[in-house]
Amino acid sequence: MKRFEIAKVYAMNLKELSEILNLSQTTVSRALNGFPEVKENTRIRVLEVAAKHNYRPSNIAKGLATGRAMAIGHVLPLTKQEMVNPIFTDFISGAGEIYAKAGYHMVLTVVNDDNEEAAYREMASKRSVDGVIIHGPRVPDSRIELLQNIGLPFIVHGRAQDTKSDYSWFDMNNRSAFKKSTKFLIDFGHTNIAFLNGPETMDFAVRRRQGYVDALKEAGIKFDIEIMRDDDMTEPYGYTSTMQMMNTPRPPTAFLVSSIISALGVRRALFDLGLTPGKDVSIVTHDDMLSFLRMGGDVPLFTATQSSVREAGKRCAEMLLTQINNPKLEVGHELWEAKLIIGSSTGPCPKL
Amino acid sequence: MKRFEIAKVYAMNLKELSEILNLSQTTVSRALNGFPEVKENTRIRVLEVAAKHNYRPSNIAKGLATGRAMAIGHVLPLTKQEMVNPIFTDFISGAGEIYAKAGYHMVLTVVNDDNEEAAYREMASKRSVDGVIIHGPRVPDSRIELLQNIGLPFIVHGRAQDTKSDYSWFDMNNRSAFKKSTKFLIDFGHTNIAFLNGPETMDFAVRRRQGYVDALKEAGIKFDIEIMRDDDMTEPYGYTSTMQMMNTPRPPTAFLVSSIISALGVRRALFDLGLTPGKDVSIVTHDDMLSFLRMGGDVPLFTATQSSVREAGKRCAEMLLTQINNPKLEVGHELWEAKLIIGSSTGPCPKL
DNA sequence: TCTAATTTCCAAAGCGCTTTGAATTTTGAT
DNA sequence: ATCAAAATTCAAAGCGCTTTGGAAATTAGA
Repeated sequence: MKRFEIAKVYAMNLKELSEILNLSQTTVSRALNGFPEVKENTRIRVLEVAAKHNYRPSNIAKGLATGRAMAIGHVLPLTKQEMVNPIFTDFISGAGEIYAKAGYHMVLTVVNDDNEEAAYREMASKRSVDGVIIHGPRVPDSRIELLQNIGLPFIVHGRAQDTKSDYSWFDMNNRSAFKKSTKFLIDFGHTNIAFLNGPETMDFAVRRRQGYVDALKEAGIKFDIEIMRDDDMTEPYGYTSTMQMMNTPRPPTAFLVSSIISALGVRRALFDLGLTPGKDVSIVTHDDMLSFLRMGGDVPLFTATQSSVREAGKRCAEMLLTQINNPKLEVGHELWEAKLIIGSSTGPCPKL
Repeated sequence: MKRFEIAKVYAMNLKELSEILNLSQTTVSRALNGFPEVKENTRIRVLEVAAKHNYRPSNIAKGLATGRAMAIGHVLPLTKQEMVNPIFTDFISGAGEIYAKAGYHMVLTVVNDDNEEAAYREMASKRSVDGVIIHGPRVPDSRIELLQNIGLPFIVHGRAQDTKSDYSWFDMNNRSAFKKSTKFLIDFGHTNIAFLNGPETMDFAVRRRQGYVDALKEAGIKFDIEIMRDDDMTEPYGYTSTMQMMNTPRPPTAFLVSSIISALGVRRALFDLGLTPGKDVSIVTHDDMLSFLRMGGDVPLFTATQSSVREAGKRCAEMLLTQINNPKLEVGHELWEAKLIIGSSTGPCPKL
């Protein structure tokens, strides 16, 4: 009973190849996979003929036989506005490089919040990936426990506070970065520092806020809810927030911003108000060093804490792969510090 | 001879499930897949027990048995600067939605130019995907012929001129969009219109240039190489190009820009020069409606030709899937027109 | 009540690989 | 030349599913 009829891509299989070679499938398979128990002559012959016929083993069959999918899953949650965080392109370009070298695929699932857990369950129970990378951890994040229960190897890009057990993660030190930035502004005499954070449902945003608050506290400045926001880090978010805050009796003299994209919005608003960043108002941002936004110049446009998300992608991929290939290994943790780079967007607080 | 020892994720399989149910694998499989030749009672029972044990068929085994990978491949070329085009996030968020509904995966391979062909060959010969989407076609693009030879279904997001045979594509009408924009500027009295194009190795950029040139020709304006650039569409590209061009004896009075990201750079440069966009200098850009850059406001920031790349992703995915499921179908073509939206970045050419 | 037509179910083959356990060939030392 | 050890090769089982070709059970028709 034939249900569908699909066009088949012709591709030689092992059996055919071994018939041509007049060898058993076993030997051919071993020759191809570099096992020692095959004579050097035959290996060469096999390799040649395989290349000549452009033979490549079916991934799927291989996966079934070995129990390894040779693929890593990424689940991409959409934000409320159906937005994918733009850092994602750079992250996967980094991770993808590592995967390619190791012979792994990357499989992507885009989900919106309500069915994210299902996506992980599916990846695991369908056995289509050997491990996953968790993006954008929240506080707390149920995905971690879920994957631990399922037993699927994973690494978190970021961390999730309030998680009971230990797990592998790679993170940038958000707290110290934002403390550093805030302190930098305070040292310049700013006391009225606006904070445009990312969505505080996200772990990274919570930590950034902690860093901000830490620095204020240490300087004896009490924080002001009125000049703190959190939302998806879009350009318009930076623009409108700035417009609103600047239009108050006591406007901030500095902005601490969670993303360079929003910082561009802040900058735009300041210009529209006739103000010069770095002179009238200071901006410090976090910079993920996105490839399409790398702000050049002798002096960078923004004073910023820098941390390459592309490198993060590479490192996460590496850590996950070693974990998969050495299951008895302990979980791994890695925390990178961001560098504070001084640009032209900051200056001393103007005297009132 | 055991070569590796990997932690296995426990997951129930068909055999176990059918033993629990006291039915044959055949029947269980059929019940699960909605085939008619199984009694309604038993189907319900199977479904219940399967759900209770959280059974889900192994994708890999299924793939091997059916010959379908239930996955679509995307090959992501990196640009020279190791940059991934940021429109990609929005594109896949659209495509991913369609795939998810149809039960497909998305598998991604990131490559740099030199080994891109190999990536396709591999996808095809390893049979890990049922079709692919070609991103960023060039002129001409060897990938098309390659995939035709291989026999792997594909659709091109964009088009490739000078390709001999017919193939499926989905494209935005770049030529007409940029002609429209240019004409719009000309109607405002601009004759000295700078053009910041994307890399002209890319098909879309060639078409955009054609549109630009078309409009100039029709208006009897001869084009000036000095104010035409093409490069990766980053923010700094917009900035530095503008700075250079404005610093000439006869600076342009308008800028036609290929991407809103670069347009932000143009805008920044104009501000740094003390010029107001829409008054002193006009800007028209193409807007892919990226989610993180959606420029709101009553009057949009930029006058722009708009075309949602997220919708493009959806449509491409749909077209490819129908093609895969109806192999005898003709190739499909779809060309969308971009809408010109008037924003605040354009105005009449100032009198000299 | 008995046979024919339908439904419902099943055993077994097969998808393209890897891997086990064994057979065969070659080598090296007597 | 002879035989054990080492080096090669092979046949067959198995990975978890789908699907074919039949068999068994149920229902319908007379």
